[in-house]
Amino acid sequence: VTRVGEHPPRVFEDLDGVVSELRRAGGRLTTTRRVVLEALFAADGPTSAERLADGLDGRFPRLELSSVYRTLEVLEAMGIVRHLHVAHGAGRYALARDPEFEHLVCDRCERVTSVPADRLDAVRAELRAELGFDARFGHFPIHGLCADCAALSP
Amino acid sequence: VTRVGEHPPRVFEDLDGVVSELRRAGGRLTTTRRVVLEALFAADGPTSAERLADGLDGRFPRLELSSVYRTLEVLEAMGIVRHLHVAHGAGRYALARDPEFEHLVCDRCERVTSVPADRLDAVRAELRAELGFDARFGHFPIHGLCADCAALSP
DNA sequence: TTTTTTGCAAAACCTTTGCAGTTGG
DNA sequence: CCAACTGCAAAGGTTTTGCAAAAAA
Repeated sequence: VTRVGEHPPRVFEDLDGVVSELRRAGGRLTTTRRVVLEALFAADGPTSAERLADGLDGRFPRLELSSVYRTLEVLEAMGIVRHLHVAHGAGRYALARDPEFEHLVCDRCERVTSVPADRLDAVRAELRAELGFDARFGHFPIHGLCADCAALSP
Repeated sequence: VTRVGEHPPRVFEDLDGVVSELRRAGGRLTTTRRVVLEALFAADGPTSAERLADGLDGRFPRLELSSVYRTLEVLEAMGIVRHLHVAHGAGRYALARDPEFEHLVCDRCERVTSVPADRLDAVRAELRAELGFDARFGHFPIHGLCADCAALSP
């Protein structure tokens, strides 16, 4: 079981940085791994394994889904990738970046908004003060109505 | 697709209230439905369909899992039941109660803490002020470290 | 009786795993 | 070369669905 927070994310600016870390850990750079990483760098937000296997809708070569999952597992164990849950369906994978980003998921329009983690500091402080709870929004992000949908709806 | 917030929860004090609402909507009170409801009233927190089908570990008669899921679907559509996601595994079902409760999930000890919804009002206000986001914690609850685990760990 | 609901089996969906064969270093 | 990795097929866990039989009203 992968426990949240067990793999402190590191910072990798580009593919080269990731590749050297992969090699340092005794891993090999295969086609699957290279394409998964390129797709993650090219993606516009957290992305499902299936969409990665489809090469981000054809922009990259198609990959075997089970190999994508294995690649993501390896990269997640190295702190290069993380995944989060934006709805009932498949998990979404993203690079662990610096500054860290957290996500807000709109339950109405399904948009996923990224915000630098420190913009939620006051929210975390409030939870800590009110309930002693140390909230982590990285893995199960905050859901609700985005600013646009909140403006429209009660 | 069941969209969050689509089924505004109502208040049902006891089994009788639920049963009359069920009848009012043209539904029938079957053994499966009665036992699911009794188990939900007896449960100590959000409970998986499988645990309900096991009669809360034997305290109630065993039920057919698919019928439990169908029952929960019906009750959720009526606003009597809701479900939330406390981890990677199965969803957890609970009665929609008054006052409404929200949940805090500890990623370390896995404890699920209920709090009256208004204790998170300041948190919602902070999110609204900082990001214009109208957070709903009912379906994807807040995860992190509970007060006890936060005290132990960095 | 009539319509709803169940039980069972099967499928769907997402993810993991076993294993023989391929490949990177 | 040989340990690491992939492809494929199969299985695992959760939830949904089809359909004939059962039961509620």
